[in-house]
Amino acid sequence: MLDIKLIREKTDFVRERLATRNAGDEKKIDEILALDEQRRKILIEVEQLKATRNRVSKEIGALMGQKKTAEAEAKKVETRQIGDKITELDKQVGDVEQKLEAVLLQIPNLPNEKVKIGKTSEDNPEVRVWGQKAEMSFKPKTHVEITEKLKMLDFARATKISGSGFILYTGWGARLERALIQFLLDLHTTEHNYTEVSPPFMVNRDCMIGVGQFPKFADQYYGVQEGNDTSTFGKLFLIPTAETPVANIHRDEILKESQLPIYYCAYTPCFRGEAGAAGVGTRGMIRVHQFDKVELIKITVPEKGYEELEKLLGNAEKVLQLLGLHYRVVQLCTGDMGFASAMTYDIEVWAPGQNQYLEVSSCSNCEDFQARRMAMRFKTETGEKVGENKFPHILNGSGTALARLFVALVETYQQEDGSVKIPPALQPYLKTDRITA
RNA sequence: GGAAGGGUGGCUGAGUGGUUAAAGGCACCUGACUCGAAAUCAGGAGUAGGAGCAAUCCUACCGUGGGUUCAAAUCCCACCCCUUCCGCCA
Repeated sequence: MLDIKLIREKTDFVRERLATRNAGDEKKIDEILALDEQRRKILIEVEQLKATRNRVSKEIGALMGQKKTAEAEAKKVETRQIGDKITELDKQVGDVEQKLEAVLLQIPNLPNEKVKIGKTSEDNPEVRVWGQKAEMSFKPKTHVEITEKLKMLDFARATKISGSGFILYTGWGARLERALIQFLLDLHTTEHNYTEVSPPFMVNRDCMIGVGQFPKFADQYYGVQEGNDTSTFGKLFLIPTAETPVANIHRDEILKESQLPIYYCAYTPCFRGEAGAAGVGTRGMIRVHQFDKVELIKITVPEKGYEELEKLLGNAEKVLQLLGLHYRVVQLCTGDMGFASAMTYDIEVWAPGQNQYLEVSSCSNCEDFQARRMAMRFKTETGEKVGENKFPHILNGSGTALARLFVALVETYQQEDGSVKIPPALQPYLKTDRITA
């Protein structure tokens, strides 16, 4: 959520920044300003009336104490109509506030001024490249071919169980998935100083709103229902990412500045409707309705937000470096960034069988956009204004998504004989150096 | 699902219609005392919104939403959550 005061005071700046997203949101600013003005106008009137009523009520109380009943009754009559007016104006304020909030929740975050202005992923600048495409003396197979031969995945039966877009890991496939999760969590907790959490996989509406998934993208997620009780539908949602529960851990709290920065990492499955998305329904595990991911979340003072983003990105890159997987880092241009983000880096890993890069991580600084939505603040203990409540920066990054990492790993380390070598960093977890039929 | 009890500030805990933003205690901040600290004493300190250049003032907030009243933490209704016991259950 954008700061209404910022919209009020730096209207042109906000309009200009929103326009860089190329989504037309800047057109809603006039409506916001109009509602805001209307709200304040009514507020002034109703608050004056309330002040009067409070004053008179106290006078009545005093008169009653002195047994001056007649005078008290006269004042009662006088204030009775004020009450009716207050009720009416209160309702008006409520209506206007509701409208204002509804529009504000639909407005995306302002891209940071350092982010390149562009329209699509074509415009994303490449930040760096690590390693190189694996050289193979044979034509690389896709992960579908490799894993079916090694009985690591069973696509047909996954479909039987849940339909297309779901994965059934079997044997070494299941063990590899588990090994990767363990490897990632160990890396981030022991080497990168994150606190591991294991959150609920279903969250309420407030969490979805807090991180920016609701209300605008409500059609993208799975809602659940308790048994046959249809009235419970829409109270809980399957998490699309661990970011949803974990970023909301301190929702509605005022943290101490000395508690920051907070680093959390979490493994969870992620559930996505992927309604209308290309690639769902095709074989393989590039785009699916459920995948595993280890997520990194940081809460930090605003001054450190971008420094922490670079470190977070480095933590995610470390995963691919340790696994010896070639990747590149791109920064998303203004037109390609997610709703809540002010700056995003994507990490794309090379998958030889696909002959393309796959996005395995997206690292974003949402600045105070999410903190504002979830009323997460911290009290300053240093600086010019001690004791002031400020919104922290909230960052998130995949460290990393598992399904595509699995694809890249299997396709990169495939051997001509159909087996898959396991990189040294993962061997202690999988307890083998090679998967064979 | 059934029964009982309960949700008040950072924590604890009073308050059952009228100077109550809300006693007391703990924790916290500032000052005094001290070489320093502890103890003691004095004072301060909630969150959000609005008006104002500012000092400051006003409004709302005692789980949430309604209602009664001139006036609600306090009375009434609905809902949510927590605790304990019973039932069911991984």
